[in-house]
This record gives sequence, C-alpha cells and structure tokens, in this order.
Amino acid sequence: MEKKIKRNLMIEAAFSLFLKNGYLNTKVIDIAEEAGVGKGTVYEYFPSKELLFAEVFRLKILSDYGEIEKLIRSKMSAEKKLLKYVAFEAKNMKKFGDSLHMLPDMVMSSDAFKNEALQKTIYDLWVLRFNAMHSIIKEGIANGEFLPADSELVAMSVMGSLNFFLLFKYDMMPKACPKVVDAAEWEFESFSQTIFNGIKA
Amino acid sequence: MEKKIKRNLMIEAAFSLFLKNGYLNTKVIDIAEEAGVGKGTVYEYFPSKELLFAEVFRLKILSDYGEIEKLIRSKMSAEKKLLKYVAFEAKNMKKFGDSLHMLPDMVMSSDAFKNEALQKTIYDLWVLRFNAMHSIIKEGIANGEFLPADSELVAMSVMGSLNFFLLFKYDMMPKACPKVVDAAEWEFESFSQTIFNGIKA
Amino acid sequence: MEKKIKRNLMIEAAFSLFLKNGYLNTKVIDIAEEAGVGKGTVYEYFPSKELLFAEVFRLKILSDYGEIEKLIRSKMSAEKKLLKYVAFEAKNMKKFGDSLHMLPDMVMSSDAFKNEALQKTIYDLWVLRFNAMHSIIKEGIANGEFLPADSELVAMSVMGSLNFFLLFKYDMMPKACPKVVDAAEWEFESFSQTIFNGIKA
Amino acid sequence: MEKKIKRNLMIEAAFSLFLKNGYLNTKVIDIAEEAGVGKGTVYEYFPSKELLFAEVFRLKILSDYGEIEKLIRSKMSAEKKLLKYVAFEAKNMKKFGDSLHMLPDMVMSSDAFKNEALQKTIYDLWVLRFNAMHSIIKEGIANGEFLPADSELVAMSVMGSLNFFLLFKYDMMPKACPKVVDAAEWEFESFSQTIFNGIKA
DNA sequence: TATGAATGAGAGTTCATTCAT
DNA sequence: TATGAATGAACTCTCATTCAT
Repeated sequence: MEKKIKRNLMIEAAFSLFLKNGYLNTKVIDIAEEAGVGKGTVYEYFPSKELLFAEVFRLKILSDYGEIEKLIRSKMSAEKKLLKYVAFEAKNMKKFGDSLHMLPDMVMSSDAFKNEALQKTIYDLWVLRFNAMHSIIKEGIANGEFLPADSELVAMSVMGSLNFFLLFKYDMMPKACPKVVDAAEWEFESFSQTIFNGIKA
Repeated sequence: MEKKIKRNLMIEAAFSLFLKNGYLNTKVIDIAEEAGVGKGTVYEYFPSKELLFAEVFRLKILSDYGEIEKLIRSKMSAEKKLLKYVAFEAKNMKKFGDSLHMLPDMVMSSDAFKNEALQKTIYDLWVLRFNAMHSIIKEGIANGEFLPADSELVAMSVMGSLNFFLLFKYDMMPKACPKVVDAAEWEFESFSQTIFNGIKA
Repeated sequence: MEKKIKRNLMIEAAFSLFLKNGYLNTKVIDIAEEAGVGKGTVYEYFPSKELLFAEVFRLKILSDYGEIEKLIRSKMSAEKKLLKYVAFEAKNMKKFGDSLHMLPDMVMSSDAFKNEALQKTIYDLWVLRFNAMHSIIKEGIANGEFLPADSELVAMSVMGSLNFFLLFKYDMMPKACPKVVDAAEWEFESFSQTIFNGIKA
Repeated sequence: MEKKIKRNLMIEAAFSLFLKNGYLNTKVIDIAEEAGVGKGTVYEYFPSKELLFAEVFRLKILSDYGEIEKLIRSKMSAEKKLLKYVAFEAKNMKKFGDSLHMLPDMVMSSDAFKNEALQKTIYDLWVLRFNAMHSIIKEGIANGEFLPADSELVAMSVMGSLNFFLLFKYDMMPKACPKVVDAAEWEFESFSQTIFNGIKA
C-alpha cells in the first residue's frame, strides 16, 4: 500500500510539472523533489523518464475516457450524446487550468519521445476518441437524426472542429492573440449549432 | 548569388531533416553535412539552430500563405473561396510527403524552443490562418451565403475541422490506425459538404 | 565526510592546475582527471568552472588572510606589525612554489572571467590587504612611531612596494631576467629598512 | 606609404579595443571592422592575433620608454631624475584614460598568450623599467644623495611602490573601492616624500 | 527498498586562421 | 594586395541513468 502511495506521488508530481513546464523542461530530479523522494527512487518505480510519461499519460489522460464508453452505450439520442461528449472534452480541457505546456506532448507525439510504445499510446488516444465520435455519428445517421453521409468523414470533421475549438480557445489563441479570446465568450452550445446545422444558408 | 545558393542549400537540408527526424533529432552537424558545408558555416548564416528553424519555418511554411491574401481579395463567392482555401491547405499538407516528423513543431510551439520570437512566429501562423478563414466566413454571412452566426466561432469551427481532417488524414491516422485511412478515400468535397450543411437531418 | 574529501580533491586538483598552467589552459576534464573523478562530478560540486575558480581563490588565497585580523588587533608596536605582515605575505608567495601561472588571475581579475561576483571577489582581496596595511600605518602615525603623513597614501606606497617586491622576486624577475634574482639574496629585513627609512640621505 | 597607413589603422584599432575590452574579449573581426579593413587583411600584416598584440605592445607601450634613456643620461640630480621618472609613469597611466582592461595583459603575461616571444616581450618591459630605476638609484647612492644600501633592492622597492600606487589609483581601487580614490586627491609629490624619507619618525 | 553521488555521451557554439577569388 | 566565406578543433555544460551503500 505504501508503495502505491509513493508511486502515485510521483505520478502526480510528474503530471503537474509536465503540464506546467512541458516534458523537456521537466527534469527527473524536479519530479523526485516535487514528490518528496530521492532521484533513484523514481527509477525503482519507472524504467525511464519516458515510460513515466507514458504512465502519466495513461492514468491522467486516457483513464478519463472510460466514461465515454458508458456514454456511448447509454440510451440517449445521438444528438444528446454528441452534446455530452462535447461537454466532456471541454471539462477535460478545463481541468488542465492554465498549465497547458503539456498539450503538444499530449496531443502529438513529440520527437523527444524515442520509445515507440509511447508514441503508439499517444496515437491510440486519437483512435479512442475517433471511435467514440464515430459511433455516435453512425448511430445518428442510422436512426435518421443526422444527414446521411460517410460516417467516418463526418466524425473526423466534427472531432476536428471540436478539438481545435478547445485547443484554440485554451491554448493557442491566448498566446497568439489574447484579445480574440477575451472578446468572445463563446458558448459550447453555440459551437454545437454550427456542427449540427452547417454554415450554409 | 553564390551566397544565396549556399544559404538555400542549408535551408533545404534543414527542412528535409527537420521534416524527417524532427527538430530535436536533427543535429547541426547533420544539417551541415547534408548541405555539404562545414559546421561553422551554418553559424555564418544563422545565429543558432533555433533561429535556423525559424527561418525554415518562415520560408517553407509561412511564405506559402501569401497566396491566401490574393484569394481573400478575389471576387469569388464565399463558398468558392472556402473551397479554394480547403484545397490550398490540403496541397500544403501533401507537399510534406511522408516525412511529417516536423509537424508537431510546426503546428505547436515545441517546448524545445526557448526563443520567444520563434514561439511567437509559430503562433502567428495560427492567427494568419484564422484571420483568412474568418474573413471568408464574415463575407459569406454578410452577403447571405452563410447562415447568420458568430463569425469568429464559425471560423474557428471550420478551421478546426479542416485542420484536423488534414492532420488526421496525413499524420495521425496513418500511424495510429493505418487501415482507416487506406480504406477511405475521403474527398475534400465530401468533407466540405459536412461543413456547409451540418450534420443534422 | 566522504563528500568533503572529494570536494577537497577537486579544489586541490584545480588549484594545482590553475597554478601550473593558468586558468585558461586548465580544462574541466583535466581537473576531473587530476582529482580522479568523472567530468560530470565536477559540476555536481561547482556550478561552473569560473565558480570553481572562485572557490579555489576563496579557500586557497583569501582564507589565509584571516590571520591578518589577529595581527592587526594584537598588542605589538606598529613597526613589529608591519614586519610581521611583510613576513606573512612572503610566506604566502613562497607556498606557490614555482608554479605561478595563476598569479595574474589571482592578483588581477582576468578578462577571462565574466562572472561579476568573481571579479569583485578578486578586487576585494586588494581592499582587504589595503585595509590591513592602512590600519597598521594609521596606528603607527597616531602613536608617533611613523612620520606624520597621509596614511592612505603611505599605506598604498608601502603595500605596492611590498607586493612588487614579492611579485618581482617570485614571478617576473625569474622569467624576465633570471640572473638578477639568483645574484641577489634579498632579505626582507633589508627591504623593510628602505620602507622605514626612505632612500634619502 | 599606403601600406604603412593601413598597418597603423589596425594597430590603433587593436590598441583601442584591447584597452577597452581586454585581449580575450577583442575578436579579430572587431579589430578589422574598427580599422575599416577586411578580416583577411589583418593576417596580411600580422601573422596572428597574438603577434598583433605584441606589435601593439611594442609600439604603444614600449616605445614610450625611449624617453627614459634620455632622462637617465641627462645631467640632473638623482632626486630630480626620480621625480621626473615618477611623472613619466604617471603620464603613461593617464593616457590610457578610463579604459584599463588591457592593464593585466600589459603588466603580466596573460595565460591567453601561448607565444613565448610575446611573453618575453612583456617581461622585458619590466626589465627595462627596473634598469631605469636601478640606474637612478645607483647614481644617487654613488653621489651621496641617497642612503647607502643594496641598490637593486631599493630600486625594486621604489618601483613597486610607484607601480602599485599607479595601478591602485587608476585600476583596482576605482573598481574595488571607488570611495577611497575619490576622497583622496593624492599628489605625486606627496607620494615621493614617502619614498624619499621613509615612514619612520 | 531507498538513496543520491557519480557518470560521460553528446550537443551547441565560438573564433582564430586559411585560402580561393 | 585585399577580402570575407569557409572551416573545424576545442570547450563548457546538461541530465538521464546507474549502482554502491
């Protein structure tokens, strides 16, 4: 039990530091100190910094997506599911708060990662999310809620739209062009309308 | 003239290596050797590896966006402009071929970059693209082609959709789930339909 | 304890090499090898080569000057104090033996040093020595042992005389004009006579 | 003739920069630019940076000491000669103005210099100065102006006193302890009194 | 089990000097 | 003769990982 606690301490420390400073700018010694353990101890629990990242990624990011499974299997309408999914992703983003340095490492496999398994893990998140979105879309098309179309294509389009909306809102825009974000108090519902109705008059 | 040629040689060498192996995995000596010059020569032309990247970014990525200005000012319908813009971005993606290791560095400012000017430059590309999309959308809404809505929100949504579509198609999906991509011969027109008409029946 | 020993090993190695070859001609790897440790180890104990020098300077040069305080506060006559001080400086010089390459770095802040704190430390030694000399002279003038005069001026004059005498005897002359030194077996007492009595008949 | 001018331009540029920034912090390209010539041109006139320094040293520092010869051979009293010599050295110091970074390189052979001939040249200046002082002292003792003593020892003592007085006043003290210098408007005559009369009451 | 001292491969950068033009 | 583009040896410092205690 003690062991589990110490392991968790390190996961949390790593998560917090990766988030705040990014993977490259977080040193193993920083993690050890933040967790209140010795540097060597990190290597008792994780084979390398990279695999520690993999574990952080799995536990702090991937794990949340368990909820999605339930959402997919629930009895709501596809539209309702889509709205819930959007809310879920928005919630995920928000929990990172202002420390989004990790995002690039999280959403795309940085070339700082040499470990192929880790690269795969990161890409797997995309598959997982894509599959979730895809099944909602497929269901909506099948039951007539959504316009008939290539479901994979639509899923990709919607997911892309969603992801960039979030990324833009929380990461890029604040850095690139702070004014835009402050000015617009975009609502997710409003965002959803565009998805649902398209842009054409 | 000679000097311009040698400079170009280095830019091309760097671009090619950054693209293939990523920024971190490309050493200055690699670039020098690829360009057929001495290591010191690289520093005669560029003050640092980071600023060489900045120049590669500016010349190989940003420069193409000059075309966009013309597109925006042309007399086409907003819908036509949007389709052209989508085609333009798709063409850009394609030119990277199969070597997309640089993409993460390109689309998001890697935490390997300490130079703030460089970080800004990368974010600026987002602003540039966003502004292009935004003016198309605004124009379409103004002339009744597009549904009335918050133009910034719609622009973001469409751009996100487009970007992820491209990124997915060319970078992530091939790695994460090769089958999906090979199977579906997604057409950009088809993609555009979803954007224009939404998904709701 | 072990740690103190290893630190000392490095200080001694650095001191010996700086002394023999000078600061610039001593590489960090040389110090590490001389101390029998790895290159990285040097950086575990000292933040930079320059700050290692600062530490060597502090421990091997500055520390000795603690004795001076005691001398100043003792109950001897000013003349006796002055003689003791001269002997003290001579002893310091002698301990460098024949390896005096470090002297220029020690007596004047080399332009190889960028660290301002280090430059200050080196200059501070001059202040320390000046102050010691100055208080001896002031005391001597006050109690009538020495001729009334501007005490700072006299202190500077005496100290300069002393320093160059030592420097000449041990560093410059042997290189510039070996014969002079070998021929003359200058005595410090004899030197002191000139200081005390002046040169005028 | 043209050639002589260009050579001089470089000497002056080098002198000025060595003086302001020190030998190590002056790059060959800086000298070339300051002199308004190409970098390669420097090497047409001087075999190396080090030997350029040697030339600067010879022309800008050593050359002045030609005057001394005349002083020595003149018919003044030894005391008068000594006073003149002190004034001469003071004048030399003053001409460096506030840019005294070069002093350490000038007065002691920096370990940045590998060239033995250069090291010898620098030490030779000491010999030259020592010999000048020595012959004045010897003369003074011989004709009864000065107290009988070991002339070499006295020469060394006086020269040291003088040198440090100047060095202290112009280089060290301003950096180490600016107040002392500003406060005391030391006069050279006053300094000479200490030399002549000693300090003993 | 926990530690942190020790390690050294590896990378970016500098700059005196060379040499083709 | 004058140039400045090209060079690469050399050096400091970083930090993930190891391993003796």
